Amino acid sequence: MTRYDPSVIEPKWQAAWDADGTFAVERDSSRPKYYVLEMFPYPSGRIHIGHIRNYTMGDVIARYKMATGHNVLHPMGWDAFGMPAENAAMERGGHPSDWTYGNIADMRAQMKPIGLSIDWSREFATCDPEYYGQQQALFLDFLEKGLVYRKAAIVNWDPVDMTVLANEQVIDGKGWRSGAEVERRELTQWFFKISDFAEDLLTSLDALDDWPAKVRLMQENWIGRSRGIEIPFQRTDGAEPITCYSTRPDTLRGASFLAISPEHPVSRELAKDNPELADFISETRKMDTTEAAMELAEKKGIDTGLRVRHPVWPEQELPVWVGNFVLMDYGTGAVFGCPAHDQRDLDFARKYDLPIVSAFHMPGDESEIQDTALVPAKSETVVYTDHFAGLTETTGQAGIDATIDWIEAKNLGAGQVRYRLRDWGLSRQRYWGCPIPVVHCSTCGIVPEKKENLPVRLPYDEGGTPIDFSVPGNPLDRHPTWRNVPCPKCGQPALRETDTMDTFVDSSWYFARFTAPKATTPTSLPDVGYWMNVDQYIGGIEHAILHLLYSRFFARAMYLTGHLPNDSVEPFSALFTQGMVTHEIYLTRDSEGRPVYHFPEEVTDGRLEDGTEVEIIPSAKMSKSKKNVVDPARIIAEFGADTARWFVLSDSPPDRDVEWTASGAEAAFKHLGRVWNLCDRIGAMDPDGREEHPGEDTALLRAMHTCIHDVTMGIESFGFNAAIAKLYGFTANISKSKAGHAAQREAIMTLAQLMAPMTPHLAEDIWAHQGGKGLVINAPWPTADETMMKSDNVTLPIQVNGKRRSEVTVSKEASNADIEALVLQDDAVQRALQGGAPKKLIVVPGRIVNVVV
RNA sequence: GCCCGCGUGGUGGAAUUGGUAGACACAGGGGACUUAAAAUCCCUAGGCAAAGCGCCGUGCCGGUUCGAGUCCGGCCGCGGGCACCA
Repeated sequence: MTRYDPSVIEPKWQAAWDADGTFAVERDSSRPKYYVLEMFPYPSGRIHIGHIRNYTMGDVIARYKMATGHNVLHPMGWDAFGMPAENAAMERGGHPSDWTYGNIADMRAQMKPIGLSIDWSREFATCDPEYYGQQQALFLDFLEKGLVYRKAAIVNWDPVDMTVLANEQVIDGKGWRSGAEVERRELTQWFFKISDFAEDLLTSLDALDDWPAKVRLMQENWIGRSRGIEIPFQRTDGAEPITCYSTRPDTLRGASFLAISPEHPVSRELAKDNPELADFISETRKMDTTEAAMELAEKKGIDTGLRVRHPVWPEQELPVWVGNFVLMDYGTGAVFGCPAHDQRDLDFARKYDLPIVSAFHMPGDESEIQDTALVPAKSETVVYTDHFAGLTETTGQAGIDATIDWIEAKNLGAGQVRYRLRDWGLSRQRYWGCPIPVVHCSTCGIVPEKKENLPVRLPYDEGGTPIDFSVPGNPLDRHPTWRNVPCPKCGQPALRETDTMDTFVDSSWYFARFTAPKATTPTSLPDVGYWMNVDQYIGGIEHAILHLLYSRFFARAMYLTGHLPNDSVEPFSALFTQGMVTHEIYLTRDSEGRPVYHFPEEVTDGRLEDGTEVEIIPSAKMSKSKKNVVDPARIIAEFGADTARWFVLSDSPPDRDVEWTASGAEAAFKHLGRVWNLCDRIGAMDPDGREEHPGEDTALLRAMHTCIHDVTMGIESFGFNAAIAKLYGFTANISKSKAGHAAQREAIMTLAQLMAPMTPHLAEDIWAHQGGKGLVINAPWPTADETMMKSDNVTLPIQVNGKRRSEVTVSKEASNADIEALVLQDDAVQRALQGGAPKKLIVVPGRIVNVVV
């Protein structure tokens, strides 16, 4: 008898898969393809247990699909550009490139022992010039097709460090390093025209059946299609009218003021000779650029003194205010305020003493608006206060549509479909990103770099001395030679664009690049045509909107520029969003009461080594700063990869968070040891044993076919935790079975096959030990024989008035009448009936019986 | 603030998608083996009550239904996203 020792078997089988070339795939039209992809990692330096969970899920799918006869592509790469590398260079010196590639090497080394079914020959990092050069080629093609343009946009500006800040770098309105109050500043920046695709991106969501409904809903709301009205308000001074956009034109009767954005042209014009207004506008510029901050900020405004006429009742004059809550990016940058039917407008009206006019009221309730605006649900019927559009009583959307029709007929305005979705600003004023391949020439203007000059490489040094990242700002701006280049068109001295691309660009097409990572064009059509779409994409819910929407846009743009065949327009056919791995947080307090965090391995039974008791904070997302992290390398060294894999798949459903507990990992290890011992015991059985055990054999094989069925369903539906629970049960069945050697051997080999996607090394070892042919990974997936699964009798629970009182066992062929007769004889039922007849008797065949008394 | 989720024993969770709530596992309790411990194996286990009957129970309040963890309405709490974090 040997002992389960993963440190021996895991390297052995990894070498066997390598020797077999199992995971290196090529196009093969004779087999159905399957492309499984997990969102690629950012190379932070360490593999996180969450990565293991994510990649193990993908690996289960990949290995299962291999077993079911698919040609499976399962690649891995690195989302390698981004701020942390630049921050590291700022703090510790060195170069972002060295930091990044060093991290990639470390992480790859940590990933290999997990035994993932990855085709490592396709690996790349987005910071490889071979990758970002192709991305630059894509950009130029997009530019030529008019899918990219420049416009002014607002950024967070740190006036001390003289640099643009990411939202994350703005803390309470101050720059994270300088502490200076952040300002909003306008810069000319590059944009992708994603808004042109709003309708298509919206309607195509319907076809994404294998995406979680919640993600589709989030995208739908993000795109935010609305039908409203664009309506001009005439100024009393006779100047150009101010046009408002509103999705609630049915409230027009209640309009009592106009609010325009501080960035609205009218605001800017008036500010020129209105110092008070100018002050107000510059004050609003100090606000954070995030929408959340804007929404939470106090709503403030200032009266411009301008007056406009109500479009329907021109004798009514409305004041024009500048409001800090009006977004220039959405609609026209001007809205009419209707305090009676909008809470924000009501708060604003009360604050500045503006009139409150009802446009409608609820039937039978004409009371004045008090503290809460009357905002009826779209399904509710309201009674209009004025019959201006011939409306009296109607419900939400119908009233809106009727109003739009009426306004259009009177030529007062135009119905408009608008989207909340804004164009995607891709410019970043940072070094560690993909350079935007254009040149600014004083004669020719914006000139695309020639494709033969791609990639436009990031400079590593400045004439021999390494680039200095300790100086704030973008090093590309001050680079002596990189920036000054001849114009590709006229050859005169010109300046290279120093903005780099948003890292979301890198991750918006990497899935296509994996299909031909060495191609000399962004994609190779035969490869991308064969492998795309990604059949199963797996990643965090935090990417539900931006990354997934940008990728969907890119697929469309790449199709238009000839880089994807038509059928690849949706990048991800199926999506699964997995949860996080969490851990308790342990802390003690220093003399001033500040928290001091401790790593889990420093804590035993709630105490530190010196006996100090620790405070325990409930499980939260693992983070370095809270020290609630578990190093996967340690787990693998102690228990092996199969245990780590088995554990992260156990217990919690994959789309929910899972808490890492040391005891859970040990339990997983113990179970795998039991399976190992079971295999050993069956191997030692006498194959020629003569005892008779047909009943035992049948029972074991029934359990086996049920398990095949349940595990297959579990894997197909991402119910890995449930599949594992069934495997526990089946293991117990084998262990307790008195069946003969042949049946037991069949059972354990099937168990190995069913476990292979989760614990591939142990499965291979059992397979080999029991004399299985070749590798278990190449063995076809077992199929459940439905006739073997069923027993002859079925036990039905009996409910009385919906509460379980008894049960009855009947033949599976029993008719409802037979069952009813049996049920009425049941003691518990008779007690409940007290001699009477039931009011109703419901028999759900194969399920349940309910007696209503 | 807006959009989207989630909430079940001491703990992680299961429940064939409206049909026996608590599968499976962890921690706990009891036992076997052992000189002893570790390892392993077996039994037990929602709460109250208790000689078998019974009552309560899926965050809270209400509704639909023969039947609700599951569907509907309203709350509370937690998490994700909010366009320059990846």
